[in-house]
Amino acid sequence: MRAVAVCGATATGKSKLAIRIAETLNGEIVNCDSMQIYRGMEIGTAKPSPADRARVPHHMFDVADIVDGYSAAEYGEAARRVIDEIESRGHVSVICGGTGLYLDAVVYDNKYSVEDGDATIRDELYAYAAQNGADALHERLAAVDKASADAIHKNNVRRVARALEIYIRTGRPKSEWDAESRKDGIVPGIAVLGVRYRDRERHRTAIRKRCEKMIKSGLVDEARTLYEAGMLMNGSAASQAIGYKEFVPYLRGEETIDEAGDRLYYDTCRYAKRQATWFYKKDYIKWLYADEMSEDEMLAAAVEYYNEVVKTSGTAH
RNA sequence: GCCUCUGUAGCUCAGUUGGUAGAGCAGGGGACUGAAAAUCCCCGUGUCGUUGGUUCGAUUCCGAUCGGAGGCA
Repeated sequence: MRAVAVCGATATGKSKLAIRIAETLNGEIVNCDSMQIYRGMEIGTAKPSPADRARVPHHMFDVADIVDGYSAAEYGEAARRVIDEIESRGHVSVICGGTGLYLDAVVYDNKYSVEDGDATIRDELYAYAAQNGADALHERLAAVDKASADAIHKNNVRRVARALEIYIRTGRPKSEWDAESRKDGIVPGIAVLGVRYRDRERHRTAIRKRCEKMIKSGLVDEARTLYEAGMLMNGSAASQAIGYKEFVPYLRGEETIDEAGDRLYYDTCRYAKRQATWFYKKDYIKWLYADEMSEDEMLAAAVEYYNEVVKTSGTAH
């Protein structure tokens, strides 16, 4: 594989950097954001503008319908296919986005990702938990996969059910699959860069600006459209996305626009923290600091790192 | 000017029939392999407005005082 990835928390300037990297390396952008995958969520997910898309080719945006949903495994497969195509053109993939799980789906060779998810099994497991309690479901997992049961908190029904589903589907515990998927490290030839702020307050300021900009750009109208289509309370991707659900009380007339805007800001800050926690411990990331480096410096560092990775991985042409 | 209510965690508020206090939100930390912008776990000392009094002991009762809200003039 020949690719560079730009990850990190929201509002760190990933997208801007990724486009410049693509321009200098003859690259094409591959989205790695779980919400920009969907059609119909534009402003709230900060999708690249038509002007940005005109600068370099963009892939993996608008590939799914909100009501259909999407998964990390589907993403991993589709993204790898796109990356292969880009490579066959002699171009470099510039993967960009803040969804850590999706990045892992590309960067690692996840062994059981090829298994189809089974909605029937999953529904049965949720029903079981609803009837007998989360503890009972957790005990079922412990009986077949002690390692996973120990690693997953019993209240996290979603995870417990998924681990059980894997065992039921494949006859092998998730913990074994996991170990196998990661034992070789990340695939060679991919330079993963992370953008972050050293100063938390400056990151917050950037988040605040991002929120204000979205609202000015018509986020509330977009939220209203989704709300009126019933998309914000049906459990769909849109009802999970930050940037829409925050406006539901406002759209119902129960809150002022300022209160909704504040919650958008708070939710975004907390999301950024979760992303940070995920990415910071990854050992495959080379970090760039948005508050200590200029855009030109970050670009230069990124290109240098990419060249280094290509050389040492033996994937140069 | 008089009367009533109110002053407790960054915010909104509980509470202690007198033994120095707790929720939600905000905030902090963490987990994460097919919903991931999701899901889940852990973290609460704050002159209980100030000042006197009663009491072994007051944030809790009483007085005064300062701030806020409302009512009557």
